[in-house]
Amino acid sequence: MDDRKAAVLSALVDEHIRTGHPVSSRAILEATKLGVSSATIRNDLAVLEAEGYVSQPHTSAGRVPTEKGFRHYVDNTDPARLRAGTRERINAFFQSFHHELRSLLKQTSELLTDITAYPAVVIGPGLVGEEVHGVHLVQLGSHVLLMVLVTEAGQVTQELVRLPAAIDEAQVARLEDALVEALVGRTLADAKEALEQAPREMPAGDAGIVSTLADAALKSESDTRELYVGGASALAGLWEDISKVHFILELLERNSSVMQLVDNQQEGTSVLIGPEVGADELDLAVVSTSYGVDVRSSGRLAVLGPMRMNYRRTIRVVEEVGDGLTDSLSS
Amino acid sequence: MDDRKAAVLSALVDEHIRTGHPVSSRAILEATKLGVSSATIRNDLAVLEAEGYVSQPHTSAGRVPTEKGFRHYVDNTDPARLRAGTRERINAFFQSFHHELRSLLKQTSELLTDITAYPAVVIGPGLVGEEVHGVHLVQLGSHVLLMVLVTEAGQVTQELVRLPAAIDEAQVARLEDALVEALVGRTLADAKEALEQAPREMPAGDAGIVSTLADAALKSESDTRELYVGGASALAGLWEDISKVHFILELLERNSSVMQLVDNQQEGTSVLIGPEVGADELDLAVVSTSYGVDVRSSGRLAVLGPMRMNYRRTIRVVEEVGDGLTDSLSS
DNA sequence: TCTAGCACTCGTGCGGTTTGACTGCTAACG
DNA sequence: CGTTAGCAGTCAAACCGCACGAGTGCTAGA
Repeated sequence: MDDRKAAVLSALVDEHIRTGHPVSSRAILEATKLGVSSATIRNDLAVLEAEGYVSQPHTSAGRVPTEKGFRHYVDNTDPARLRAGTRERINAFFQSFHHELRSLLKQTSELLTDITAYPAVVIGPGLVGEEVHGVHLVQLGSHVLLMVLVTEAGQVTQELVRLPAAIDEAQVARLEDALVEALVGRTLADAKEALEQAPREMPAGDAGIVSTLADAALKSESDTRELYVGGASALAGLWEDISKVHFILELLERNSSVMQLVDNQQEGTSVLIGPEVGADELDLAVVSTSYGVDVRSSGRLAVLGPMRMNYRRTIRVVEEVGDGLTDSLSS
Repeated sequence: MDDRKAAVLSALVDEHIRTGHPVSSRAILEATKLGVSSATIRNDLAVLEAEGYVSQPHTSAGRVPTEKGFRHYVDNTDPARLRAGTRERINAFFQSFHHELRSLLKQTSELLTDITAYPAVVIGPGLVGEEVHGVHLVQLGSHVLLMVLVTEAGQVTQELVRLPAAIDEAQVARLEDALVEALVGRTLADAKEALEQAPREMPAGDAGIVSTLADAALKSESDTRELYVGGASALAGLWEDISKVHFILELLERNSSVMQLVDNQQEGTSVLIGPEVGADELDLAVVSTSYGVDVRSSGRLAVLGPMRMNYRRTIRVVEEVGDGLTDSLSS
């Protein structure tokens, strides 16, 4: 693609993002400093249209970028620089002390949505790869135990476990010792095996219970992959069409869909546009990036908006926040 | 108000709830078995209008209930009986075992929204009144402690606490003993005093830390008053006007507003209609009820919808679910 | 007190017209 | 050969006026 056409396309996308309307050749003329007339731009546009980068909603309208046009734009443009105040704000947020992972993630999603004005999603880091730091068993009733797991990084999960038979204090203590023995210092993934070995050396009555507890421990993994959604209300300002708003709200409520959308991306930042997000014809784009110290315990954060979202700024914000979160978790 | 007028009003509200449109005298004629003509009904309507129960959007339209009309309706009509399948579903939900308070409440909000087709909110029960069952301190770094509180009812909260000075294992053990001594068997409310006494009898270094921990313990109270919102997507189906949807979504995101709205109601079931919910002119109604064993640890659950929501059914569902949740928590 | 009938009101939907924002094309130009 | 000025053509959106009909209020009579 020759230089001028690239400039025309870029200006067209910028303009379309700004106004939301089809962009006329004259608008491009005024937005760029190309020393050519609108007729020349029209010729270029005709070519760009033939190549599939732009399209016309109807004969006497301006041009609108196609998905391919947006793609070219995001692949060939640099993320914006943030205003000092915005950077400041992100840093301040991560420098302040957070009392709990859960609320840190929730607040991060709110920060993202605040700064970008788009709805934001944060996926919890999970804890398969985390080393277990402590295990506690608390007896709540004759048949009910509470198991609390604390990981090296300070994440805490709890599981209620209902037992088939009554249990006494001594047995609880014994079980706790067995769990500590099997889990502490190991990752949850390794622990699974360790727990399968353990029962051999203990009274028959305990064996069944330990395996129940093991299952519960693994189940708790999935709990920390929770989803934190911020700024759903922003949706209503972004799409006029109420049925679109409805659809996307539903999407956000189904954890599984979002997981699939955001979680299956490669490490680092990715931008999905239109059809790429799965649901066809949905005027939706997703900017996401990964955070976390290493692959073992990392999650993703994402922002979603209409195809005409402000990519340059959004990408930068998402990356900046992702870095902040990573630092905050590894300190 | 005479019998026939009451019947006319009731039929009008039913019909309006069903269709969403202004209701004509003829529609009322057909919906009721009153042996009178539409002209008579028109006369009654004129009176009801003068008394402020109904109003006309414009001269040649039918009547629409006013807020006062709805009020009279909900105050004078019995909640619907639920279909056996629906009752079944609620019971089944609460009979199945739930692993964690948090997810129980989240799922309850989803159950409510599923059955009513309106967005639902559940406010966590708090734990001021709960007796503390166990306290655990876990050292995560030289300056960071994790405190885990377990209540009698099996609720678990955790708080990260950053200390001004480094701390060693022996000290952690000592502190844990002090906390166990001060808290176990007491309610959090009582514990506050106990913790203020405690420092006197311990090394100077520990005293400051204990008071830091005490603050953290009380802070965790507010965490369990968390909000669980289900079915926000249903909003988009209920109001045509996108700006209304926007407004209500924002309302749901601000915990404080909803708390204020729902939490300050008297014990038992309450219905707020239109202006009563605070934000004027907002075509909004809220049906809420309290759940929980006693005042000590009780929360509320609520459903919100347009003023023309199906009150009879919704009230019954909300109460039924509230009872289920109460049972589930007290077992 | 109720009812039948009729005149009146007013929102809604529909066809036709105008407007103006764009484009594509053509012919001329460097 | 790329660029440009000018002009004809197209089409959505806004506007207008009109007819329709749903629904009321009122009046006169049972």
